[in-house]
Formats: sequence, structure tokens, C-alpha cells
Amino acid sequence: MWLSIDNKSSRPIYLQIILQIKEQLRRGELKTGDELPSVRELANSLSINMHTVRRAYLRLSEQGLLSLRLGRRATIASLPQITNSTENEAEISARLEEVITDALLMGLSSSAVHNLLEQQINNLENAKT
Amino acid sequence: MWLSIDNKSSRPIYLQIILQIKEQLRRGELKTGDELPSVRELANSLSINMHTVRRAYLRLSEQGLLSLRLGRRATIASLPQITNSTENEAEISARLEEVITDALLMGLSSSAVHNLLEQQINNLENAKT
DNA sequence: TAAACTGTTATATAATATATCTAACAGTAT
DNA sequence: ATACTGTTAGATATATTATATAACAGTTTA
Repeated sequence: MWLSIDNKSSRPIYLQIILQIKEQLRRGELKTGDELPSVRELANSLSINMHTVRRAYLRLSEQGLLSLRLGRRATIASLPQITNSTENEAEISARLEEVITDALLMGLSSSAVHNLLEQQINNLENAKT
Repeated sequence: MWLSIDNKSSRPIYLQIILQIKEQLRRGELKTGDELPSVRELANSLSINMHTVRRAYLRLSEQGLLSLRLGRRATIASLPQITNSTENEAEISARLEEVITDALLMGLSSSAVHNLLEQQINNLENAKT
């Protein structure tokens, strides 16, 4: 389990932690049942506060990705079954649209954006499970 | 020029404004040289504060999308030429990855995400200019 | 030219989010 | 029992977001 935080980033520390744990989940580096470092351990190794790590863990548990139990370390929850709810699709679609809009307004060509999308599609196909 | 704000949203008002103006730019509903409502006008019609609108306009001008001149209304700037800087591509790529990761962890199937991406690609192709 | 509009700057206040620190409490593992 | 877990409770500090009021500077228009 490896994490790093960027103090120069405008992104809050707890969000940086969440992002990296999610990435490790997607890549299969973390699997259901795996134990995370204790909040004190991780806080110590990152030179940040216990409660900042805890906030990250809390948010992840609210999203159903972590299981938190008193006295025990946090463990990776059983990942959600594949459920293509319209609600979820709509949210993702909206977020995709935002990124693409920014890309075009930043001066990226349609074809460049097209390529980036294709590239991510390939990353998907070559992923685990 | 039409805007709406959602008070129940956790997204700051000024960001909601920015987002909607960008969308209108992408769809070609706003073009270079077009005048935006004055900060006081827009604030009034949305029942929000002048400075909240101003913050939105400021951020947009910092991104080179708006031209602000003392005494005059804000106008849409000449949109950036197509410049596929590696820096920009890297940022967009990172944001795309985040969205896709969330999609998968939310339980969307790879194929569903694939479809959403294809759909956005099509929206691109059918866009203006 | 005067009045009415622009953006801009300056202060102040308030609520919320983020991060830290210290301390205690409750459950689990050794 | 001891030492580890998460949890809850305070307090403090800083940054962000939003509001409000007022004045100033440049532009438009009547």
C-alpha cells in the first residue's frame, strides 16, 4: 500500500488519498477483504493528521468501498455488483461532458479529444478482471 | 443568455455559472464578441450577489475565455487556436481517468462506460464549427 | 455635459470546508 | 493486561464561498 500527497496541489489532502485508493482498487492492487493501514499509521507515514486520513476512509465507506468496524482496521468492501442504474450513468455522462467541454475550450482539437477517449477505452479493455 | 442555479447543489454558485457559460460556448450559443449580462444584471436576475457573478467572470477571463474591460460589459474572447499542448492533454487525460475509475467503482460495466464514451464522441462530431 | 450605466476596489461579516491538535472512550487483538 | 484498533469530543487556524455596503473609475447614452 503506497500513497503520496502533494502539498502544492489545490486538492484537499483527504481527496488525494481517496483518489489514490480508488485507482488502486480499479487496477486490482487492492481487493475485497484487504486491510488498509490504520488511520494513525497512515497519518504518521504521510506526516499528516489522523483525522485527515479518517475523513478519507469515512467518505470511502459512505461510497460503499470500505468497511469500517470499531477496533479493527478498515478493509476493502465487496465491490458493487454490476448495476447500470440510469442515475449513475447520468452522473458519469455529465462529468464526461464537463471534461470534454474544457478540453475543447482549452484548444484541444476534436480529433485530439477523440484520441484521448479512445486511449482510455483501451486502458479499460486491458484492465483486470 | 440563460442561466440557472441550483441551491441544493454542493457546487459553489460561481462554478455553476462558469460551467453553464462554457457549455454555451461549446455549443456555439455564445460566440466571440458576444456581450454577457453585466454583473449586476445577472446577479439580480439570479437573486445572488454581484461579487459571486464577478468571481465567475474573473475565473473565465483568467482562462482566456472572457474579455473584461473597465466600464464595458464582459465579452466573449477570441477562442484559443487549436494547440494540442502535451500539458493540456495530460490534464484532460488525468481527469478522464478519474471519471472512468469512479464509473467502474460505481458498478457500471466496462461496456456501459465504453458506450458512454462513444456517445460523447458522437456528440463531439455533431458539434458546431 | 449630466445621468446612468459599466467594471473595479475596499471593508466587513458569516457560514462552510479543510486541517491540525489533544484527549478521552470503546472495541479488538496479542 | 497491554497495545493496538476506530470513534467521539472539544478547540483552534486557515481558506473558500457568499453576502452586503460603499465608493471609485471608465463608458455609454440621453
